[in-house]
Amino acid sequence: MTKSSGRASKRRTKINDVAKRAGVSISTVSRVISNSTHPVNDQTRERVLRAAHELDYAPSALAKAMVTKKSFMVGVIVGDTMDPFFAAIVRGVEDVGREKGFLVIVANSDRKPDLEYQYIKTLNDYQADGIIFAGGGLKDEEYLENVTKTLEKFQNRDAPVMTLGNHLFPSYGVMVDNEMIIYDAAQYLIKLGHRKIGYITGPDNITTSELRLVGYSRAMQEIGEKEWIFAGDYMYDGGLHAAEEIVALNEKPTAILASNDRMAIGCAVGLKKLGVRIPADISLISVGGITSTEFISPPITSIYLPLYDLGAEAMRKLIRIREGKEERLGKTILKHGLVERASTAPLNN
Amino acid sequence: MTKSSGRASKRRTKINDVAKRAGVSISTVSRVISNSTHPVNDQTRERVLRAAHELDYAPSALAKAMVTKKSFMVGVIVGDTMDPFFAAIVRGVEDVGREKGFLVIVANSDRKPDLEYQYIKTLNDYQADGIIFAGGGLKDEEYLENVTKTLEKFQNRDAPVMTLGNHLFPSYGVMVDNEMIIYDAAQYLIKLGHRKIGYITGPDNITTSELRLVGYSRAMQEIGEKEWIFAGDYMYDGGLHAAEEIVALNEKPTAILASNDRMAIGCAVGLKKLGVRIPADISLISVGGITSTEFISPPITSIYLPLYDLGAEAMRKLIRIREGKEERLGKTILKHGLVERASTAPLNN
DNA sequence: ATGAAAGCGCTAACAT
DNA sequence: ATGTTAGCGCTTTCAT
Repeated sequence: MTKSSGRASKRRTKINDVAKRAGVSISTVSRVISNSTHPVNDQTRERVLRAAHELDYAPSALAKAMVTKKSFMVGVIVGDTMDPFFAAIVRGVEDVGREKGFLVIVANSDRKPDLEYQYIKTLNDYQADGIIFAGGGLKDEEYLENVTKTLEKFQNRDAPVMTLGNHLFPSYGVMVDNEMIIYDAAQYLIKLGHRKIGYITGPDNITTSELRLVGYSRAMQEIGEKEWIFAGDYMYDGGLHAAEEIVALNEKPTAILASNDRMAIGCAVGLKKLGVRIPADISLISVGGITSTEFISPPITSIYLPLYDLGAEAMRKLIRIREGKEERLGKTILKHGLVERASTAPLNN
Repeated sequence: MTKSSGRASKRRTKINDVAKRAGVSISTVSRVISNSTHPVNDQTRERVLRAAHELDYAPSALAKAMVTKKSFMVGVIVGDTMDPFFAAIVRGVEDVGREKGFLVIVANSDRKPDLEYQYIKTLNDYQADGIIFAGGGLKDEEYLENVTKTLEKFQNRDAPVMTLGNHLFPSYGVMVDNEMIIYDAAQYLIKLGHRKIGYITGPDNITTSELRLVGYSRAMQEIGEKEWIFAGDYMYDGGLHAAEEIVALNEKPTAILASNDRMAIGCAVGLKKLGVRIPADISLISVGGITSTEFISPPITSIYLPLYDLGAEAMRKLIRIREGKEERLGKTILKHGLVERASTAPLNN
């Protein structure tokens, strides 16, 4: 076997080296390096610190994790980091993670059950101190069975399972009120005088889509108006297709409610391309909170979701739970808001 | 000491449990589980596999990493995951990482030297199998000294240090030709008849900014035109401010070259707000490859950078090097391209 | 206040 | 083909 590369040679400094140099036992070194509460003479402490510094000692986090059973790693499962929606969440997780000394591992699942399951297992193998599921829950049965089983191992290790959406396995949650979000968006359009409101759904394999649809249905029922549904996928193309469908209609909705930002953008681009003026001909409102809705023209009116905070709060809660400071399997609900921009206008006819 | 949470109790299945159940030694279990080349009787293998399955055995990646000295974790240092520029890179890294069995740890540095240094140390503590620096290099002196020292430990562990920009410490690289990128963008404008071309720079603590500026300077020199520089920061606001500066000028450039997408977007929004028509009054070209330049109106002409591929290729190369299949400390250069959209037009006067 | 020694869960020689 | 054993680098009783 050819050695992979010859240049490497210097041995990593380990606790024993420091101990020797400081003329103490490794236990003492361990105590001062890891800030143990165990008493250590100030002089000794000094000597150890100096030796450690001179040898440029960096304790192995792996060895430490192994014995303490705390890896200080957490995994966050997202659909796609390139989706600004998830990017904001990940950033929130990462910021508080770093502050508290946690490493965050990003797992892109593309919403595929088996990929996601694979990742969950791997994170368990690494004894991740917790796992955060961003986005809505998958409904695939086999997935649920497998995942639920693996997540029990997390529980057994006191590694909290956090969800930011409604998942179908036991978990702690930090979330927004998915039904109200859409309901509020619809209400906003209704207050502007719209009644013929189209709705672009999310993909139907995700729990969030269901809940959001309920919000829309409720709003429509209240005004006694029929539902006007366009099947979406939370992607740019879904919005684009909806736009094409809409334009092909004889009787058109006067307002469109897209259940996420990406589809709203796709829809806006599609409508404009097909000669529909926003909001003169059709009003458009989205749900999300990613910045690009702001730069497009017209800037899109949105229900703002606190994405960054969702991630940050999930991470904080995870840590609290892991430290035994919070026992309830409760769901924390974060508030959403409305950002009025130029894509919506009162109905005028 | 109060136990943090009482519910947990089930012990994790370990290799020894499987060995007992299968009636073999732990070495044999190890051999079949880790797919060792060491011969194992098919019958025995079967028994082990069955036992492992029955006990739902999941080997500790931590223990394995410790003894093999391969953690199968890599860190990727980015300015900000929320920046689509970095998001694309991270996705590239992650996709090939997953395929090859690597976990990727995302570190947001916000381009701050001490944050970045902190992360590098931590990644070393975890014995990351490699580290990828996305984005341009920092020039801070103290940072460089510290980082260079820590990165030597990566070398000593045969953990490749990869950079996607021009960094000031030894590393393997996958990058674009920063000078040519800008030069090509300028050439495009020049071919459209523009001569009075403004340039929005990147922040001056980053190596990439320098290189890009050289590309601009060279293009201007070739046509004997004076440089017209607006100080930027690679952020939306930088572009916005540049727009304000430009509008306040008596004699205005006829075209603007923004050294990244975000600033181009900021600039476009700013110019439009101040009544400047793009491209009728001023042409605008950007450098990057993030999708939002496509949705804004007018869609922005850009030099396209292969961001995803930069990440993917860096990860591939990292693995190759780690396996000893590639020794050269060479830089791989990936090609850029031009995407013509609606923000540029021939000069007409 | 310090040290010795027993693990944490695994792999990799080295026997047999 | 299988088993024994010595680590990997640390923390943590349990002595002293």
